[in-house]
Order: sequence, then C-alpha cells, then structure tokens
Amino acid sequence: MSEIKPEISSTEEKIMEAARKVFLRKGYAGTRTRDITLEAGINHALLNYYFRSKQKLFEAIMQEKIVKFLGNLIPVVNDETTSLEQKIHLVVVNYTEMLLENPDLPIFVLSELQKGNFEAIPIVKVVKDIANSSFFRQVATARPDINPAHFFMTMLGMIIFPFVARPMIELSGLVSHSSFNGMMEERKTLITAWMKTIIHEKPM
Amino acid sequence: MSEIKPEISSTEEKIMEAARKVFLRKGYAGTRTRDITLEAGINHALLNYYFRSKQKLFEAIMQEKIVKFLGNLIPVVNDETTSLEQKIHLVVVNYTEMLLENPDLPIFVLSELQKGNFEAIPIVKVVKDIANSSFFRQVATARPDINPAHFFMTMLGMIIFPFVARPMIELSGLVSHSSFNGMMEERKTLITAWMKTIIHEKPM
DNA sequence: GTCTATAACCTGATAGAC
DNA sequence: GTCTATCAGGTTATAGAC
Repeated sequence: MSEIKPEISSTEEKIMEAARKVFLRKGYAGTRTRDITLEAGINHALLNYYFRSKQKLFEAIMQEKIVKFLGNLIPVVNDETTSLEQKIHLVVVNYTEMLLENPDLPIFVLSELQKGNFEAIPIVKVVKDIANSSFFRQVATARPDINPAHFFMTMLGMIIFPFVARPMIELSGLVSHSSFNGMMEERKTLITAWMKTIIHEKPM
Repeated sequence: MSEIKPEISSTEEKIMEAARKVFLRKGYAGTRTRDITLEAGINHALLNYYFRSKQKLFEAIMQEKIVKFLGNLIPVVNDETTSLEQKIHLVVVNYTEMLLENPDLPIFVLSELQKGNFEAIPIVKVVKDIANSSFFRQVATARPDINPAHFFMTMLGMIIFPFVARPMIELSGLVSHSSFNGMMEERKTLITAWMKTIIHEKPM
C-alpha cells in the first residue's frame, strides 16, 4: 500500500515552522523573508522555490492561524445536545486553554485582519457559522430583551482581552509575567460564573 | 503680550496629521515615509528636516496615542470623591465615547506595544497610576475574595474588545457596519449594569 | 524652510550552476 | 532540490542649491 498523500518535504516544513514563528511575532509588514530563512536555517532561494512569494507563504500561515483562532469554538457552539450553561463553561475553558498555548494569536489575527494583509473570504463561512449557532439561539431564548451578540462579544472580550493587552498589563505591575498564566486559570471559573449571572439576571 | 509658546509651523503640523492617519492604519512597519509626505502634500525631504527620522516621527505619534488610550481613565479612577458605582459608570461611558471617536486606537497601540516598535518607558508611570488608583482600592474593599485586576481586565475587555475585533464581527454578519456604533451605545448601559452585578454578587 | 537629486542600503525574487 | 550570485526596485536619509 503506497502513500497517497505525499510527504511534506522536511525543508518545506522547516520554512513553515519558521514562518509561523516570525510572522506571529512581527506581522506581515515587519517580517523580512531573510528573517524566516535564517530562522529556518535554510538557503534563501528555497523560500521562493517552495512558496513562490512572501505573500503566498503568509497566506498559508494565516489560513492556519484563523482555523486555530476560531475553529475550536464551532463544535461547542453548534452542539445541539448541550445546555447554554454547559456551552458557556466549555467555551471559556477550551478557549482559555487554547490561548495559554497561543498567547500571541489574537493580536496577530486581529491586527492583520484590520490591516487587510490577506484575503478575508476564507474566514467568512467560519464566522457566519458561529453567528447562526445553537449557542446564539439559546441566548436569544434566555434573554429576548438583548441582542445575543452583546453576550458573545462580552464573553470573548473577557477571555481574550487580557492576552491582547498583556504587555500593558505587565508594565502596570498589576500582573507579573510569572503570575499571568495562573491568573488566566483563575479566570476560567470567574468568567463562567459571571456569564451565567448576567444571562440569568432579571430583565430591567 | 507676546506669545510665549512658539506656533507650530503649519508644515510640521501637516506632517503630524498625515502621520497620525497613516501610522494608525498601517502600523509602523507597514508605513512608508512617502505615504506620509504624499498624504501631507509636502516635499519628502521635509519629513527628515522636521523629525530627523521615521522612527522619531513615529515615537511622537505613539506618545500622543498612548495618552489618548489611557489618559482619560486616570482622572476617573483616581477621583477620591466618587463611589465605585459612579466610577464604573463614568469609565464605561467616557471610554466608549472615546473609542467611538477613535475606533482604530486599541488595535494600533496594543499591536505596536506587542511588536516593541517604540520605547515603552513613558507609559509605565501612567499605567502604574491606574494600578494604584482609588478605583482599585474600592474594588478590593468590595470584593476582598478576588484580585481587583480581574474586574479591571473584565471591564476594559467588555468595552474594548468589540472595537479590536470589529472586522471579524462585521464579517460574521452579527453586527452590520452601519449598526456598529449604535450597538456600542447600547453597551454603555449593559456593561455598567453587568459590572455592578458581578461586583455585588455574593462570594461563592 | 523648501526643493531637486541622489546616495546608501535593504528587500523580494530569480537565473543558472551543481 | 539546493546553492551562489545578483538584479531590479523600493526605502530612508542627506547633500547642496535656492
């Protein structure tokens, strides 16, 4: 039985891995292709041999990063078998854990999206799936008086914001570099409880 | 009575104004000094005559933007005469209004800070003032069981996140471009109420 | 202060040997 | 597939005339 999917050449993977690291830290405009080939430890000409251009390589990385940024939300918010409370808990815990492993992801994705450095079409479907999910219907049922988008933005804001603002938070001395991750662990419980509270609060 | 403070030359102000616009949209690395001089309608050599380098001009703009990003928080969180509830309301309202006038400000400041494109020292004092403010002491008194930083990050996250994630939110169809500002107006009331609720919630 | 011209360098990309 | 060498164009910055 022969391999159907060809092995990705080790060189190609080395370039991808280096590109992930450098693009994530410096963004598209701030990255020099030489930074990537140096980081990858390969000859400069090979980048163009494998990916044709900086732009194409960036789009390959961006594709991956958007899937990572939004992908793990979809199975949770679309699950028709779980309650709203269960979904809140799962989103908060899963998303926080993903961010603890990829702390620079949100600022990268959101900033590149704002700058328009790539073709946004591939993410439209993903993001629309979330907007039409079971989660949104459950929120709308629980609180017909408030646009469900408010709760969703609030939940994601509570989860994501500390990661986006991390440099500023650490400069303030509010949270030290070494205690940041521990605080994010604490927030899993806090945010879950807060979201339940504000959703079940009696309409004014 | 003669002017003590010399007038800023019209050319210098034209360059600053163009730089504000271009840096904010494209970031430091994505900006070409020619974009700025073209936008300003002035000769290219004048940028270096007035500001010596792209880097120095950027630092002048960044200084302004950080003051705008954090400055209007300080008088509110440091006011010893207001209650915690009043401070929450004032922060939410004032900050939302500032963001409605400067929607690209957070992603710009936070992304440049993450990339380390400027000297961060000037903001340390500002950010420490907030961390040691009356607001923080009042939160600590109201909820000795939870690190006050959690409430602060939560409040700012609820306010700022929609602006940072705006491109993605609009792609999702959750909020249309034309209804975004209206939703942010709605959030003033919602966030104020939510913050009061979670602070006064009985400790578990 | 403002302009033209250009220096000095950097960057992405490719040609062509191996 | 990988390498060396190099090009073409872009970018910041400055010299020097007005």
